[in-house]
Amino acid sequence: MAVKYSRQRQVIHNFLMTRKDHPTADVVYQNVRQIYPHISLGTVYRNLTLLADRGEILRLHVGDGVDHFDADTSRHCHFLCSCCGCVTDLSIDCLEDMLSQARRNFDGEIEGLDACFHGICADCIDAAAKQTEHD
Amino acid sequence: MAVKYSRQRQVIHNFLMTRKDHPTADVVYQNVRQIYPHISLGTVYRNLTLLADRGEILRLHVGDGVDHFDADTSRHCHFLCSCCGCVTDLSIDCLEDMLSQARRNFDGEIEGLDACFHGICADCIDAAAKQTEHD
DNA sequence: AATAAAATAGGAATGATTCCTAATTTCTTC
DNA sequence: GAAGAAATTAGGAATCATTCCTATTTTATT
Repeated sequence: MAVKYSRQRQVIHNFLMTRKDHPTADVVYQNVRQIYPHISLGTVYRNLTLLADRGEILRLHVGDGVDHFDADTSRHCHFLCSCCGCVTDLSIDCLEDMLSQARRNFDGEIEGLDACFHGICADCIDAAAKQTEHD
Repeated sequence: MAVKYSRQRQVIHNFLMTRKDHPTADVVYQNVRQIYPHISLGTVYRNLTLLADRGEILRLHVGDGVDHFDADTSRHCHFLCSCCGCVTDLSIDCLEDMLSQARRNFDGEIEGLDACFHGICADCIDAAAKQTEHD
């Protein structure tokens, strides 16, 4: 099935490129709707899936039950805050080492790695410290 | 809320310990039902969640849209076959290095890492080779 | 044995995502 | 630049994993 241009897909991709917080499909929908009021949630999902299948964006599974999307397709890790739920980038030098080590240890073909750290983000730690001050 | 013993929870945990393939809640349910016919799917979910919250098992998010469960709580990685959907263990030496590197690079508290490789498992590669032979 | 707290079965509810269809848009060809 | 084929859309229905609800049953304590 050949891919044809669509204005909606363009707007979705453009929006995603402006964001570094790895929004969910629904967040993309709510934002794109400001520019393109008649767009439907189904269209957002279909295009995010299409872009991800073509490798133009990443679909992230960070373990919070909702898929997140990332316009940066370079190999990198993510971090999920178990307190506020934010998702951020996290760069690691030894990612390629990890892949080559996995390839040595594993009897099959390894294409990639989804790595998501979890813990508490700096903002939530600060907020907790401020809260304690007031007790 | 204090935890009280339940036969159902025991059976669920025991079953999970016999398996190395990281079954889903539904697979646990189908199997435990053979031993314990009146158990409900809700009970299976509730107990898997309770055991995971208490750190007695792991809830894995491998990115196939369904949660998997693992009785082995030691730090290790997983592999998801994009062909057959199987989930297997994959051991990596540099996992702890990766965590300490992440801690150095990141301004927050890192508790852990969910790392899931993806690609094609050995069985699927063999099956594809056999298929090609017959063409 | 009596009581309180926790757990269960079974089914309803939720919520993210995909699927469906008639109408519209894109793209190619004359 | 009109006609036709193929892809896309809006909008809503359907799906499916998971959680929630409630009356009843188990567990554990005194």
